[in-house]
Order: sequence, then C-alpha cells, then structure tokens
Amino acid sequence: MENSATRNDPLPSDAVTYDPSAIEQKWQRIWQERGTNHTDLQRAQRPFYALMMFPYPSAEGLHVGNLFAFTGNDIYGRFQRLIGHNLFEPLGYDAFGIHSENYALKVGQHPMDLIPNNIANFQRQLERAGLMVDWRYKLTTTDPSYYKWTQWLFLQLFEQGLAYKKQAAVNWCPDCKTVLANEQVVGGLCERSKTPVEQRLLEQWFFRISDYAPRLLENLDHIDWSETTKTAQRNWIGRSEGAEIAFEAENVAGGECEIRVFTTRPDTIYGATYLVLAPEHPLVDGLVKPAERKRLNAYREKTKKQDIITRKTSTEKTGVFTGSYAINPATEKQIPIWVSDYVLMEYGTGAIMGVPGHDQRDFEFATKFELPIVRVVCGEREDASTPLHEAFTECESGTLVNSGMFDGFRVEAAKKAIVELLSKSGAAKPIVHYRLHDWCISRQRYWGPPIPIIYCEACGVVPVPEKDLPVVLPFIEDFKPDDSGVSPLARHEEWYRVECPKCGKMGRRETDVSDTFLDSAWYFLRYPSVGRDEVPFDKSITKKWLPVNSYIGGNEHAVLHLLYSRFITMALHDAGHLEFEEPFTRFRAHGHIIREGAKMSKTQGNIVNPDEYIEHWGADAFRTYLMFLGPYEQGGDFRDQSISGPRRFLDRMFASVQSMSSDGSPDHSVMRKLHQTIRKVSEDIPRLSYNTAVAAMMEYMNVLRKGERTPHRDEVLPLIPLVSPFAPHIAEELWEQTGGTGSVFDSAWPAFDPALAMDDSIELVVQVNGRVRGKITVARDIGEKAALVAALAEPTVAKFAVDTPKKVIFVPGRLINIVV
RNA sequence: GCGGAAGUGGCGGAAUUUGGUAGACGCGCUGGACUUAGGAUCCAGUGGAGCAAUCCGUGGGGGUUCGAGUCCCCCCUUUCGCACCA
Repeated sequence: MENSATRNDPLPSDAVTYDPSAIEQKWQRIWQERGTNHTDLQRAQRPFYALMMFPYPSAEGLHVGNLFAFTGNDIYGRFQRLIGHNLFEPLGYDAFGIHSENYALKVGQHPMDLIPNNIANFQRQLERAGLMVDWRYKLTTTDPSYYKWTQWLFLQLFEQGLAYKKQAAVNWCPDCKTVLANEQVVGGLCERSKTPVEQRLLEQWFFRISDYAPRLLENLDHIDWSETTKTAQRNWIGRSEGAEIAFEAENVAGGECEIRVFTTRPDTIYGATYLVLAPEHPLVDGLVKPAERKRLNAYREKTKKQDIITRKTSTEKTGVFTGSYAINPATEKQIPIWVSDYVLMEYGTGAIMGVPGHDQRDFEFATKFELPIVRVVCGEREDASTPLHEAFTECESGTLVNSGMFDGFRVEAAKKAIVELLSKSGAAKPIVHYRLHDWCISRQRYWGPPIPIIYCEACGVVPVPEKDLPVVLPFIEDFKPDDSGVSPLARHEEWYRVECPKCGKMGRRETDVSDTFLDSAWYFLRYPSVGRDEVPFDKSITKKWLPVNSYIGGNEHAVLHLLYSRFITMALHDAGHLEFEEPFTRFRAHGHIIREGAKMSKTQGNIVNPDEYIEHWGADAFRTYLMFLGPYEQGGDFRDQSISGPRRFLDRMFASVQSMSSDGSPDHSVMRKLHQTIRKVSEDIPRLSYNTAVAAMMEYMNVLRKGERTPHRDEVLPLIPLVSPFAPHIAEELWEQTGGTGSVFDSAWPAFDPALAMDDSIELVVQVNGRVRGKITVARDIGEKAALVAALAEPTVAKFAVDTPKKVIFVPGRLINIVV
C-alpha cells in the first residue's frame, strides 16, 4: 500500500471537498432506511433479473476478483434500472463443499462455526462496495431451509428416473478422500488439490445428464452467451458421429464372441488390420490365450498401477497380443486382437479397430509392433501403391483404394455406403457418440446436504418422503474423511439408523452427501422465492422473473456449474415445474484481473485487499478503477498507481458541482460533447465495455473544465446519472446537493439528442496518394467538388498535389484523397 | 498435437463494427503556475529520428487497395481451453 496510501493530505480550509468515506457511509445508511435497493417482486411491471455467480465465503474474505465481477454486474443492473426496469439483483453464499471443509480441518474448527463468521465478514465487505443488492433475498446453501429443497431436487430426479445408483469405476482423489465428477478432473489431476486421481470401484449416485446431451448441445445455438463459453460446452459434450462395428471372434473356451468398436471412420474398415481393447475391457479375459496370459496380466497390473496422468500424456505406445484373432467384416480376413492402454475404457466401447494407414496413433502402434499397414485412402496425386510414411488423415480430398467394391468412393460417401452395407448383416450401425458422461453426485464427505435416501432390508432403496425434509446434517465433532471410501456420517450410527418410511422397520440412511455443484445448479430459481417455506420456488413469481435476463460469471464454470444448471432446469421443465428449459437468457464471462503483470496469489503475497483500498480511495473510486483498468470481458492489470486517475476524475466531478454556475446559457460545443458522451456511455454499458465508458466520461470532464473554465449547471447535471452506475454514492450525494428528489436511481437516464451531438463543421482529412497531408475545417455536408477546391487551397496539400489529379476519392464527412 | 484469442508508446489500454487522421482515456514522465514546502491542486507537453522540411512507426515477411493496426497468404511469439476422444 506504500504507493497508494499517499493521498489523504490536509485540504484547503474553506472549500467543500469530496470526502468519500463520509458520503459512502451516509448513503449506505439512507439506502437501507429508504429501502432503495428493495425490489417489489409482486408488483414489478418490467422485471429485470441481473444475476451474478454467488461466492464461496472463504476465510480470507472477499477477493478483489469477486468485487470485479460483482461491480460489473452491478453497473449493468443499475443501468437497467435507470432505463426503466425493475431490477432484482440478489446475492448469496455457496458455502457447502470441500473448500470449506478442508479449511475447517486445517484450522481445527468446525465448519458450522466457521462458515457463519466468514459470511458475516463477506457481508460487511460487500455492503461497503455499494452493490444494489436486495439483501432480504439473501440465501445460503448450508441453511436447512435451502438444502431442504436441494434434497427435494434430488427426489424429483429420482422419481423421474434421472438419479440412479451404480457401481462404477470412479475418480477417487486420495487427498480429498472422495470421488470426483469427470468435470472436476483436469488432466488426470484433482481440479482442487492437484493430486493424481485414482480409479476406484464404488457404489455411487449418478444423474443421467448424458440423456440430455443432444438438447444441451442444440440449445447452445439459440442462447445469447459468450462464444468462448459455448465453445467450451460444445467441446465438453463432444458429439461425434460415426458407427459401431461388430467384429466376430472366438474366445479361448471356443465360444462366439463379438467385439464392438466405435469409429468415426467406417470408410477405412478395409484398412483395419488389428483390433485393440482397453486393458480393463471385460472381454479381454476370455480372449487371452494361455501362452500369453502371463504377459498380459503383467501388462494389466502395470497399467492399473500407473496413474492416469502418465497414461494420458505419454504417447509412447505399449501393448500386448492376446493370441486371439477376429474377422474383419469387410475383408473377411483374420486380424490379431491386442490390448493397449492407448485405448480408454471410458470412451466409446473401450475397443477400437486399428487402421494404421489413416490414424496417427494406430500408425505408431503398428510400426512399433510390426503390424501390417494398408493404404485405403489416397489424396490427390497419390494412388493405391503410394507408400505411407505417416498416417494419411485428410478426409476432404480422399478417395478410397484397396477397398473392394468401394474403390473410387470419396471418403464422405464411403462412410455412408459402408455402414449401410455392413448394417444389412447386422455388423454395423450408425451411431452418434457423446463424450459427456453421467454426473456422479455422491461425495464421501461431511460438509454437504445428505442424500435423502433410506436403505431398507425389506423395501430396498426408499426415498425420504417430502414431508420429512430436510434430512438435517447433524453436528458431529468427528467429520474428518478417511481413506475407506465411506463417509464420515457412516461412523454415526445414532444418525444413520432410521425407520423405513414404508414398512417401519429399522433401515439405514444414505451416508454420502451430494456434490456442491448440485447446490449451485438451482440457486437462481430460489432467490425470488427466498422465505417461502412450503415451495422451492413460487410458481407465479418464477414465471414473472425467470429465466434470468443477464448472468455474469467466470468462465472457469463453463462446463461445470453452467452445464449442470442447464441440465437441472431442463429436468425440472420436463417434470412440469418450469415453463422454460434454458435458465440464463444471456450469459457473459468476465475476465480475470492480475496484479502488476503477475497472477495474484496468497503465496506471492500480492493479493489486493479491497478493505484497504476502499479505506484510502473510497468505494466509488475503487469500483470505477476496477472497471477502467481493462476490458471487462478480458480482465486487466491492477496497478496501485493507476487508481489515482479515477479518483481524480471523481474529485473533479465533485468540484464541478460545487463551482458550477447557472448564469447565461451552456456552451454549445460543450453540450455537443455532452451528448456525444451520453451516446457513447449508453452504447458501451450494454456491451460491458466499461473501460471505454469511463474514458468517455473522463474525456468529457476534460472538456468541461478545460482551461479552468467554470462549467454551466446544464453541462454538469446530466453527468450525475451517467456516472451513477459506476460511482453510486457520489452520484446520490450530488443528486441531492443539486436539488434532486428521491434517489438518482429512480430518476431517468439522460436523454440523448442526436441533433445536439452532431458537429456542424468537421475536420476533413486531406490525403495525397494515400498519405495525410493536411486537415481542413469544412461544413459537415460539403460535397466532393467544394472539398477538392478547399483542399487544393491548403499550401501543405498543394505542395504535394502538383500535377493534375488523376483520381479523387471522397468519403463524405471523413476524408478526401487526391491521387496524382 | 488440435482448437480459440491475442501481439499497438516507458506502462494499463483505445481505434478492428463499415479498410479512411494510429496511440482516445488513465498512469508515469517533462516543463510551468500557485506555494515556506509539494509526494496536493491547476495549466501545458509527451511514439521514434531530425535544427527543419520531412521520414519511420501497430511481432516478422509478402500481397490486395488510391489508402491496411484492420482484409488475404506464410512465419514467429504469448496465452487460454481440450488433449492417445478412436
């Protein structure tokens, strides 16, 4: 803070000067008294729901990144209110989950004690920032009145058959001691702890999100979201069109055995010279010949032990032969069946056909193990005998060769024709495969909502009746997870022993809790209905306020929270609870801020503490600076020195109101600039182009005060609402000082008058041979002939335009280019 | 490896919509005013070279055009996603 805390000097004695802390405290108090930030949800005529991603209330307190995000949303929301909407800008806390729990373990406190303290601290910090949040609708995911409905949501999905339990190989994080969703595993590492993830076979609850893959993908074309976010979702859903092809084989017991492979290149089947199964593939045992068994077992052991990260990143091909053969349904030749870890059990069918001529991985594998490489596609200027030095993967220019009756087919046509042929004998079928897997929601942890299920010896899996919700998370001292794969709650018999709701015999509660992402997958539905105990969300209020008009948040949630929220909304829509199936009409991803060119982190000790800055510069200057330091959707660089600029701007704004005069009439050219500024700011805010909006207002301030002129009242007043979304406290204060009634946020956005913004004379750029040689001031609507005459009259122009012009390019109102 | 985005003064960044004055705005810096003082405030200046006319400048190289930061081709660098996805 050395550089930034240098400004609170004694001020000239008599002048009324800008004192942010006094003004900010005053207006935060008045807003609360008057209920300025309150929304009348029932009576609103033009509802506008401006949502921001709610924070996880960490012990460190509010991060400047949170404030950057929230301020951007607040500006957008306040602007919507000023142009006549009824704004609803709620905020809450995402307080369940491993983050909180691990921190609690680390500091030796119980999360039930810790979280309320953290929330209180966050609340204090957020209130200082001056957000237009209606705190009456605050929600906290750890509150039983909230998670009661998270559990209800689970039951809804259970009833629809969208929640099911299965034993599956799941991602186990040995550090967090819980399973993780696929989305929480990044490059084989736990997204949170960066520990290599292991595979474990466990009974887990899943949601059938994969059933929704086509809809989740198609709807992306119709929603107004940041393109980067949509791309991330498309990649994650991972649609790929291809075919499933069956290869006949004989197992060691002498029985028939069918190996199904998924391929996007059925056209290359004549070049399939071997098959590869994933080491975990269930058919491997039956296929391995006694002579190969020892080597194969050793190989499978080795892959099992290897962590996923090395398996997925090393491209060195390894593998073993099973000793068995399959029949290629196209060539009817015998091809060997191999096992290799480059084939993954979780994708497709866990088996592939090896086409070394036209797949780089297969090429490497075949080269290493000396398997035949056959060319079945050739490009332009190639033929069937052109040697292959690497896989030929080009599709567009490809023509089939060595492919029997399909020789000469183009790749695309061959794909269809071959699948069609093979499907007649049942050997193939066209298939669309999605990478998206079902969402594993079980967590073997303590700090989450218990999954509302009871296991009964007689009745089996019994959902907890809705009237018994919430299943309250008990306060237990011993909440530490262990390596057993069993939840901490399972150690508390007094809690999990419960009567079966169906037959009344003693049963056992599900002791896993649900994923934190379930808490946040529906919170936007709850906000308008906070306080309603009998429903998760009120029907008419929901109809009035949802879907969310504008949602702003970080792109790190592109495939987690945002995808899950869409899925949950669709599922509730299908169950008749909602009338819409996409929750967020418009989504924009904000950027992230760094500090002095480096990433902010606790270890580097370069975290910006909002409290200190607000203390020294005021919340308004801090907000304005955050919005000014870079393009909102890209983020920017927080530099201590630079905050003085926006603060100076507010100082000058304040001073202008104190010194403005009502005598005479405003300056014509200043008023012109004012209207140009109104236009610019009105266009920039909806585009989230906040940095240029602030720059435009600064530019106007420079014009307003140029050469120490005394600004006129009419020149100054419209600036107050204009600046109010950015700096709400000072705007409110100046609004009051200048005789405004009520809140500036209940006034109107300044009207833009195109006639006033229009320049009557313009600077026309004069070029000779495309190079700028001068500028002439002319009437705005000057014609080409008059412009040419005026241009040639300029000495600097005449000097270069010595010959008769060959050609003249005239762009009305902008430039004239004389070609000689 | 694949895909997206980006490369502009000492620094953060404008201008890319529609090819038409490159460097808005701010920080920093320089000079000045007011001052006992200035790390406050205000005024003026600030891409580079040159006394000047002028020339050179948006990662590098080509191209299209009267005119290119903007469009096209090749290359380099940074960055963010995805990553043995069959």
